[in-house]
Amino acid sequence: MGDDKDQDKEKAIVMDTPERTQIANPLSKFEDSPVFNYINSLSPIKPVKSVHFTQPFSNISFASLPSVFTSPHVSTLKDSKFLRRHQFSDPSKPELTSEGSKKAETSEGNSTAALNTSKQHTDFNPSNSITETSTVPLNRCSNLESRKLNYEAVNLVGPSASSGPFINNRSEIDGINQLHHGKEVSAVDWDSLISDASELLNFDSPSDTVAYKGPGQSTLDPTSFNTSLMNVKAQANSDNDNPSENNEGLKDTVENHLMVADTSLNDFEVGEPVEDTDNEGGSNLSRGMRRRCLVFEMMGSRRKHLEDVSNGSNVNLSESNQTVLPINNNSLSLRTANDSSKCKLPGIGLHLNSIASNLVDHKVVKHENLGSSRQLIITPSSAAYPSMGSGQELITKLSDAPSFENGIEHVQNVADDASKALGFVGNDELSQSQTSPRKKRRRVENAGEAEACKRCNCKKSKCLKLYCECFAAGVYCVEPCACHECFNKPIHEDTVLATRKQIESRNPLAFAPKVIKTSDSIQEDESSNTPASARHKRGCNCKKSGCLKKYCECYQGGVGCSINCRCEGCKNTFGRKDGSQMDLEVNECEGNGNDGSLDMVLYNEAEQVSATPATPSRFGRQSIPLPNSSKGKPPRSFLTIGSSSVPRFGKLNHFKGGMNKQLQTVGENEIPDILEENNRSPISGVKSCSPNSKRVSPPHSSMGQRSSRKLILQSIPSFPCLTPNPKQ
DNA sequence: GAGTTTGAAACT
DNA sequence: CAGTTTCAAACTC
Repeated sequence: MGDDKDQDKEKAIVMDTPERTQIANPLSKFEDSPVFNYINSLSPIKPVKSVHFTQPFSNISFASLPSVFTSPHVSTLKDSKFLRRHQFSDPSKPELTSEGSKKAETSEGNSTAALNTSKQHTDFNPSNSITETSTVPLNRCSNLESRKLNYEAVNLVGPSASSGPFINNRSEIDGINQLHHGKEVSAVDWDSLISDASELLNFDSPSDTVAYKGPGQSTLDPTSFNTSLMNVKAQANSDNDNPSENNEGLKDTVENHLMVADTSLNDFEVGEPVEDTDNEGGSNLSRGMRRRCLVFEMMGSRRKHLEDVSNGSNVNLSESNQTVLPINNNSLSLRTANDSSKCKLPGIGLHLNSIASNLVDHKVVKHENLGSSRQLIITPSSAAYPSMGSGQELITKLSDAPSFENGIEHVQNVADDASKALGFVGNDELSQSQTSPRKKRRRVENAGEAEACKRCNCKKSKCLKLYCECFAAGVYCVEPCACHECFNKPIHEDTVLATRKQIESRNPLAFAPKVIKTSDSIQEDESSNTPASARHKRGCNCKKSGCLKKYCECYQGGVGCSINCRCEGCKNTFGRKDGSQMDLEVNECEGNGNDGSLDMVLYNEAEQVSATPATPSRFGRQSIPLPNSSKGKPPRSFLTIGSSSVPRFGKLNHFKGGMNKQLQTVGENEIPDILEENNRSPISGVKSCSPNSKRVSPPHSSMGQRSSRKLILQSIPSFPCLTPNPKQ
């Protein structure tokens, strides 16, 4: 028996963790011993000598990994690729050339992998945190905070550490890599495997990536991230050479990883050299966001991405879109992680918040001037809004400017514009100073976006009811608001939160985006400019407006009516309940359309359920002449759109080029946490996928086709992103 | 800007 | 769940 134990020990030593490598040396001493030989003979596993150790090991690890982590992993790998950029940025690493970048990736992975044990811990942590956030339905705040904390931590590490530890690790890794070219090869294979797997899953598809919904995202992200880490680990294992790395090293690497992701993300997002703002902005954002947005708004972050993406796509900002795209596709995992970390909270968010977060993503300006203390988030538009560039500057300047309102409006306008891709209004508006709330409002609306800055005129509700647009949007009232006895201010945060909670208890979806994007929205938009893709969550109940006025929430949101609507005499130009309307819209609207109905239902459910955070997007489209444009206030949806869009990034990316027309009308709010959870549900998955499905499936104009596509979606299981766009 | 209309939100 | 009231936005003049 004792022998057995010893043998086991020996085996354990051999098999084990990286730490074992250190032990390896001692083992080598015994290798020649008869006992050792005996043990070896007994054990299926062959003792590896220090030198060989790595590769065989790596092989093994690789073999095991794929099955489990493939899907996520793919994203990860890609993400890692994105990391390259970061690497390049590192001056310290001259070694990393373009080729080096690849190595760097692996190296990163290795470094991280090296600390498998520690990694696992770390790996799980992110996922856990995320999961928790996503899971926790009601505790948005807590979630946000937690996320923020995480994020901040990451940031902290990132910036400072990014260059430092990361590079160091890399250099080590690189060295290792060089030593083990064979490994690289294996790594490549691994990639291919992963890619294949991803393809199977549809993860990779460029377009697809995004389909992912918020909820899914949250989960996915973590998962993917984990996977990536795992992969890295695998590589690391192969590379075991670096036993030297310890847990700390892993952590660093992990952090670096995250950081890199962030950076890469930022870079991508920003299209332009964002400069410092990104980093600082990111952290600030989270903070600012928090304040500005009622705590509950966690959604913002994701939305931001989505919005950015959506906006970008819609806007014409192909680049911006691209920036986003990468995120979707590859960076998904990382990004999500980042996002979540950054600010992104799952938030469901307040529209404004979400928008701000999305847009800004990086710049949040606090305007304390405002009594409200609302922080304006200025998006660096850059990424998302090319045209915005000037706008941004203006905005920034504005922030300093005495009149906060103007600044806000501009910002909002900018955002709207960007999102809408409509004309760039910001500047003009800047010059304009609005006095009366209504005027302001109109202006804003005209600008295309009021969403960013909602203004209310409440007199009796104290801005603590859904009657109040600001409150409903999850935003604090600001000066421009003409409300009386307003409690929707940071000062009354407790009250606001309590009220919000109360309302949510009554209706968990109360703050969820009203307009949800249908699965197909994007494609439809692209193809036809239809608003159809998005739908109103609950549907309208119009009796006299014929759904042709903004009284109609559907119309206001730029979406067609759906079967959920109880409207009478619906003439919604975006799509009728009957579905008769525009073909485009028909898709979604088709109240009648069996298929359409299905979609709607599914969509609604998903949204409701998941509402938020992840929600992919609900893109609404502005494509059609939104009523908003004319009048102004674009439906909240716009804002929402941005935010919600996140999941869709992938799509957006795809769309970028062509999407200008389309604006995302997507859900305003992010979906509440609850929704997120729901998102996880197959349905949600479907939603997210829908975009993909579009791509996958051939375009269908006819109902039947739709139906088929929809069916497909349903059939698509839970993987949120995996499913191909139904619409296509 | 005042007044009306409208439909969502809230209440019963 | 349905009916009613309240509310504030949307709209009209």
